[in-house]
Amino acid sequence: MSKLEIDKILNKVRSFGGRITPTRKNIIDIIHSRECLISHKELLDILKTRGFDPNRSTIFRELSFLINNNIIKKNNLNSTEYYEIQKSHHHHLVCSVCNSITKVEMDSDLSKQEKIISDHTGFKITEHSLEFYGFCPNCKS
Amino acid sequence: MSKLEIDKILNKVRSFGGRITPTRKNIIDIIHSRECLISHKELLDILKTRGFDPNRSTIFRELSFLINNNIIKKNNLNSTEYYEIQKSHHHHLVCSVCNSITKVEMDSDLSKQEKIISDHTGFKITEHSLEFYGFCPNCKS
DNA sequence: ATATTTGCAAACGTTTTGCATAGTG
DNA sequence: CACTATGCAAAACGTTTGCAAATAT
Repeated sequence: MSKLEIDKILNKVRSFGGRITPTRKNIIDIIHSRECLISHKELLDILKTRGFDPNRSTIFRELSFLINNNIIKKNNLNSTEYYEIQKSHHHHLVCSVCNSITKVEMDSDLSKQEKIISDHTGFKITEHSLEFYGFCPNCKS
Repeated sequence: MSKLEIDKILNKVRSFGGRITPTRKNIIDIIHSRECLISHKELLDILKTRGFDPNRSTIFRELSFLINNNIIKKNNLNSTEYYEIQKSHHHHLVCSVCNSITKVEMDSDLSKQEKIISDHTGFKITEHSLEFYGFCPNCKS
């Protein structure tokens, strides 16, 4: 089923006139399989373990391409850019010690508070970003 | 009373062995009076209107100094670093059109959900960051 | 065959660093 | 006077760009 999802993404890429190159396929696969935030550096490292060593500019261009076509989105944490597949909305647990990032899917009932804020300020809210910082299980000691 | 708060900050600076220079005093005053996120560029512009034109490295060093001494904190939005006084906890409304940032103080009852997350994942949450994106009153059209 | 993707090298903007000088307490 | 803060220039870093060659459809 994971493969089906990737095929769907690849079709989306084709529909935008994009070609399916080995590098692109692997980048999409890596970000998709992570299902959470991944940095440029981590992405490059994983690509290397798969036998690819694309130029940095290629990766930046690829990430821009995927963002512009709403396949992934960007999120900056601790002054580092991270990327993740645009799929289920979720939030993040960011460890202040080891900087590990894990996703949390909580039944965030922020919509109610978003309505209050909108009514109060006239600001039309379309989305939100919520991160929790602290100590992950490994770093609690 | 605002002046009292600034004096308190200046004393804190002194207690860390810092000297009170005109540039430092003005930077603290500007960030304090904003009470919300300000970027390096905005900070420099305001300093200029006050007759100061410090070197960029001086500003970066000053901001690092204030962060390290827990007087301000850093927050990256839309790939730009912003800084704000460490005082009342609040969240931000970020306009996707004009990039304006305003603060919201909502009675965020996230503590309850933080407890659920902690119990569930073993991650000890110490703080959180919440930003709402959308269209500000001026850009809604 | 045509349009897209890639690598390369150079350019760019932001942030950091070393060092000598100026300023604060 | 002793120590911190500053300006300056250079370096380091992440990201973007132009162009020619390679690749996908």
